[in-house]
Amino acid sequence: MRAVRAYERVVEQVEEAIESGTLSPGERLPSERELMVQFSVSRSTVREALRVLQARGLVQSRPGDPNGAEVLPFTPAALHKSMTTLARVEELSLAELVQFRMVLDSAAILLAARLRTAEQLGEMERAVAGMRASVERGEDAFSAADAAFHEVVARTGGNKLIQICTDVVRSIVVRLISEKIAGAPDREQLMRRSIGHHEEVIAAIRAGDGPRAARLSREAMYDYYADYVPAAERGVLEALLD
Amino acid sequence: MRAVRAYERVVEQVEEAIESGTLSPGERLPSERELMVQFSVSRSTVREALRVLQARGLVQSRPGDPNGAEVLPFTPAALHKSMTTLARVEELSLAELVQFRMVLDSAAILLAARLRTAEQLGEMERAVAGMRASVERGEDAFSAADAAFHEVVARTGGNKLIQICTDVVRSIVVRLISEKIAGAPDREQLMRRSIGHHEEVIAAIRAGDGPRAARLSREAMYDYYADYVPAAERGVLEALLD
DNA sequence: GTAGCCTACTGGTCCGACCAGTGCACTAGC
DNA sequence: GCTAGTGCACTGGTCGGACCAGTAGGCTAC
Repeated sequence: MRAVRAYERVVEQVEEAIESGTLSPGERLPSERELMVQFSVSRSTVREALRVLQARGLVQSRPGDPNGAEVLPFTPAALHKSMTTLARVEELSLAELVQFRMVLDSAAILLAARLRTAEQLGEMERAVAGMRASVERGEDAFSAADAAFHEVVARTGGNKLIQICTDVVRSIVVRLISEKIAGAPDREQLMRRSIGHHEEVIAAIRAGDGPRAARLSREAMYDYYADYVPAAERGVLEALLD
Repeated sequence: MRAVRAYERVVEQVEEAIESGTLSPGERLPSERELMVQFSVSRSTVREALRVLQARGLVQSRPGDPNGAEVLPFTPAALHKSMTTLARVEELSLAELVQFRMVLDSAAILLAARLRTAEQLGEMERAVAGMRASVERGEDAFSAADAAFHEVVARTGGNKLIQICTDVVRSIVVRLISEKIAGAPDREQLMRRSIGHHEEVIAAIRAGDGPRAARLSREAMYDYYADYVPAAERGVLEALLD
């Protein structure tokens, strides 16, 4: 047996209301002072519950707002937070993160090659064009354009879980190597080579050759990040290239 | 600009101390009354901060404990929670979850086939033996034995992120279809066929044929879950079988 | 009709209090 | 002497009240 805390009851009930759709994103929770009478608890307890819900990314409150806390649409923010924590305390290596991306991203591309519409193919081509246009606008712009491309592909692949996970890990990787990248030589050359790889991937997608597109994408990612991965750990990445 | 809340300052500082290793798992935080003087905030604020840290799975507190909150070793509990939420509010289909597992699990197996030691191969064989022994002990026992097998494989694959994500999604899938499974006919036959597939995978791993082991594992998972996936969504799973 | 103020709320923070637990030192009994 | 029991000093959980800065919307004065 375990004693159930008062604030946990509040968390569970509000959470259930949100996840079951009784409360939809954009709607407002009652004010803290109203919640305390609804649940017959003190405001401290209500506030602790709201803090938990906020930490889980379900609601957000703003001081002075005449309405209560706002129910948020799902964001992978909480997922991002826990994966970032995982990366720090479990000391995930860059190799592991890149490997994870190689696996999931190539899977998304494999699926995208099957499911893509002509419209989506156009989106991908525009995304790569955006990458080319961003080469001279610095690292951040290029990184954003690259993210946009992978977002289109992942969305086309049709698996939201893959889409979200790849995006979360991508941003972690970007943050992890951003300082290394800043001072690296030949960045522009690396960007252009990366764009070339992306175009090859698109060509394979256009041709409907999913396995080829997936393999090319793994090679592209390996090529782009290998320099930042300690040589001793590159082996596990190369295992995915055959 | 945005006003930084007092409790956020506390959260960030404690979090930093934990993630940087200044505070190690098993160690204790100062008591709430001591934290309030250290950070010059009220106890309410300290408690809200602790609630956030607890929601992130970093600390745990117990009433009456003469010490402060305990710093926890990392658990994927927070990750699990956010993925479960994702599965509910974004209405992830069973097909997407199974597809995710097919991708990551087969990747782990591909890696395991390269990296496994003789000892680890033995572990896998014992795990499958455990599965066979559990067939007559009910669904939960079989599911646990299956989880143990995949845990060994994922650990052998060497990518902690893949390991954790597959385990989290596996448990979500299990919970999602547990009620469907309970009344399903031919369960024992399905279990035995699954065990057969697992043995084929192990044989391929023993032979060092990673790609074959990976493909077999995808087939095995498809075979095991296809009946519970609506026919209209099976197509995207079959895309991974070639 | 509009610009500006006023008010009634909101959430953020603080304070003080009480309760039920827990661990430990101390004590009473053997 | 040692042990069993008791009390105390802490812990976290909860409550109630208070004040502040901010916001929105209605009201008033122009």
